[in-house]
Amino acid sequence: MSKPEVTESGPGAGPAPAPAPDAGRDAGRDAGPAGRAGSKAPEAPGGAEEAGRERARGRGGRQARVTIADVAALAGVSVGTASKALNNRGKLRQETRARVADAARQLGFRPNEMARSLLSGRSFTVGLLTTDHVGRFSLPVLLGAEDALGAGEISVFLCDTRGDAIRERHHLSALASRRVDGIIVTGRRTDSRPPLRQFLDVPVVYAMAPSEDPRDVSVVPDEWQGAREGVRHLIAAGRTRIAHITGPARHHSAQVRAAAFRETLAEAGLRPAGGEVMFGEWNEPWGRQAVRHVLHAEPRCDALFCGSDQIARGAADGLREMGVDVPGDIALVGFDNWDVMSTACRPPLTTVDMELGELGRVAAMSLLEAIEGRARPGVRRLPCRLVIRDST
Amino acid sequence: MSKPEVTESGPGAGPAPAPAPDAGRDAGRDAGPAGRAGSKAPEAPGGAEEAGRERARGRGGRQARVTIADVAALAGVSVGTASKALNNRGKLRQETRARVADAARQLGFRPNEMARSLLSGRSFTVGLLTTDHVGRFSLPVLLGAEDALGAGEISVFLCDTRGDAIRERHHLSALASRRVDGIIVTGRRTDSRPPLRQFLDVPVVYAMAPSEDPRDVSVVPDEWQGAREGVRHLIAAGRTRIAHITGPARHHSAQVRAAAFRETLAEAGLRPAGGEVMFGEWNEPWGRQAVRHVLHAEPRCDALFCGSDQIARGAADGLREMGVDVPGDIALVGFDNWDVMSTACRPPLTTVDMELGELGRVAAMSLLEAIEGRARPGVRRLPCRLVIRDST
DNA sequence: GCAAATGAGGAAAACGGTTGCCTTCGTGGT
DNA sequence: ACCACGAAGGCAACCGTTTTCCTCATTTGC
Repeated sequence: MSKPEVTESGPGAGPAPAPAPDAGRDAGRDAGPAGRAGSKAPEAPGGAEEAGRERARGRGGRQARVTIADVAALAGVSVGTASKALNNRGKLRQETRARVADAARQLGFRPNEMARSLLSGRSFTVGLLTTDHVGRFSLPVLLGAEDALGAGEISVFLCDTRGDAIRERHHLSALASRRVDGIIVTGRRTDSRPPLRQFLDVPVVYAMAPSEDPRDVSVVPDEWQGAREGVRHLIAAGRTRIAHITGPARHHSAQVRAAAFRETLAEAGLRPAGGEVMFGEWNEPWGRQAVRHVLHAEPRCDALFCGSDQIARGAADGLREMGVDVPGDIALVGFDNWDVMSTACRPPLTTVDMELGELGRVAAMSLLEAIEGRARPGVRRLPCRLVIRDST
Repeated sequence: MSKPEVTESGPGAGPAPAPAPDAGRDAGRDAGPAGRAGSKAPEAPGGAEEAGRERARGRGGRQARVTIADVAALAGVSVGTASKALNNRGKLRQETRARVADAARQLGFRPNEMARSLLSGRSFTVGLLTTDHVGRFSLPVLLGAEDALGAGEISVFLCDTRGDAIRERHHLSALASRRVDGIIVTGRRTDSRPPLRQFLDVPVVYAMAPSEDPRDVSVVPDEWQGAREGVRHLIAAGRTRIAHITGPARHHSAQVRAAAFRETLAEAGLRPAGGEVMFGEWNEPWGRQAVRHVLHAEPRCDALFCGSDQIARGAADGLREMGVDVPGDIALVGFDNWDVMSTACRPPLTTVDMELGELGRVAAMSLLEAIEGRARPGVRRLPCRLVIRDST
């Protein structure tokens, strides 16, 4: 398991402002600009927040947690009463509530969420399952969901399957055992995926990659609308010979964006420059390569709509090297608003943002609805947003 | 909360191979290359796995979960016996164990993890807390940790604080309520950070960003060794006039790497080309800009050691545009092995990989040790690995 | 033939909370 | 003096599982 050979350094080898015996190395290592040295905090007193905590730690590393019984004892009431006091339930004197609250604060009491889940039947927990692996697209969705759920006092189990079916079963099994209230499934592509069904009987929401079963709840970016906005933006800028360079034809995203591209052009009475959409890869080399083909097939081309920011960046590099000015000669629109590409591009890219964080949030809300029994099945498409920068 | 205006589409608007009434749009939308149509699965029978599940779902969306009592009843034994049978404990006839196992399988029984946690005092759950926000550096660490923990039947709570102290307290409070067995703290930078202490009394392991308190357990990449390997590689290739372009001097990473750079050169009797290390930003424009300064200060410079792949890529672009050949005239080494930069760079970058996934795994292992009371405090440095590509 | 050992399984306590019901007490009305 | 009633808080059941202790019944040993 622990195959790597590691270099160790005990507590003694920590930040030591004085030159250590094996000087060179450690001196260089921790040469921070501002010397935050080892003896910075003079054994900080910790203050009042440590009060009443002494009983909380037993011997042997396993600490005795403080329970409501402890609180009740300290307040001089029964556990039932303590519970009512803490939850503002039942009929209690105000003075009693205060006494219990005091005791709880003094002991640093936090109710055991598992115990109350046992009773309530709800765990206030959901699973975030990402097929493929957590990547550029699924991550913002996960974070958006985590944010929305966290605000509702719901904790989130992270499950990365890495596209492995075994791992997926394993995670689903674990989630079932933990009695999650629901599951959000996400992936890196927008192709629809087979539903989970087989395992659980908890609500499931599919984000990004919709379920093949239309009775499931899915939330996806409206790539069609996004692509449309990008193309319209080019048309509005007066461009008339527009080409489309995009990813592999087998990808749903490439197909949808291409279809939107064609239709939007047709509506304006235009035809794709270079004849047809150019399917290829989602990377920069393809962008660089494709741009040559396009200019060869249609030298008067005045705009490129690219299926991704990586392609667009490759295209921008290719154009620059060919001496073509962006946006002077050719305007450029990308897709994804992946900052690393779109802002590092020269010039910075106008691009379509799928608002994946918002997507995650909406998925989370939908899951909450479903958990409350108010699921509205179907595919919900969230609008994309055009971000205008210097390439158009 | 739900501010975005969304476009909806009910179940009816799902994949429809026949041209829908509002043809244009939907036709384009779901025009997948291979028509996975709506009526693909003929109400798939679901097979035996659904057997005995009928009792599992009550009315009103809240399903009655199957408990060990159900299993016991079906097997004709007491719950205690059922438990023993399922856990291979106690003295039971083989036939009885089999009967119980059968019943469990038939009902699709999975023990309620919360109930057993209540008893065992361990939740088999840990928190993954990321300060700053989940990004390029913290993500691989998180995933590595999740992987290692998942193998040990431990589930992981994802907590993103976004650098917000309020959110951090909130998450820590939630983790405490859920009685996690431990916490892994990670961040995007390698500067040391104040310890959590104040809140919990569970083991904590700091990954990537070490705790300021040397009595804590921290796991970090050995940037010093990594930088050394990168520089040595250049020296071994016969380069003698090597410059170092890196990020802001206030970053620990920049300082450590620069110190390693200087020392490694000195050991070989060399001096930094251009006189001093060039501190700047972690981005491409800085790489492009710095490379001009370097060549101005030291025209005979024959190698660049860059503090990040982004800087290196900027440098590569700058050099190409100046007509300098890489690696012919100048060799280039980056840092991070961030594929998007290092493989898209022209030429592909030789770079230092911090093996963050492994870092996460080791952090997870260390946490497990700590949970078992065998914590070994101090900072543990894991080796980086030099990845050789075409830029050297 | 009887005690002891063993095998198989049941009953109940425990984990940490919540909640419905009950008891006790004090007060006011008649 | 008696009844009713409301306030305050205790008691115990319950959630789902594990584990300890206990009870039978059947062997085994002598």
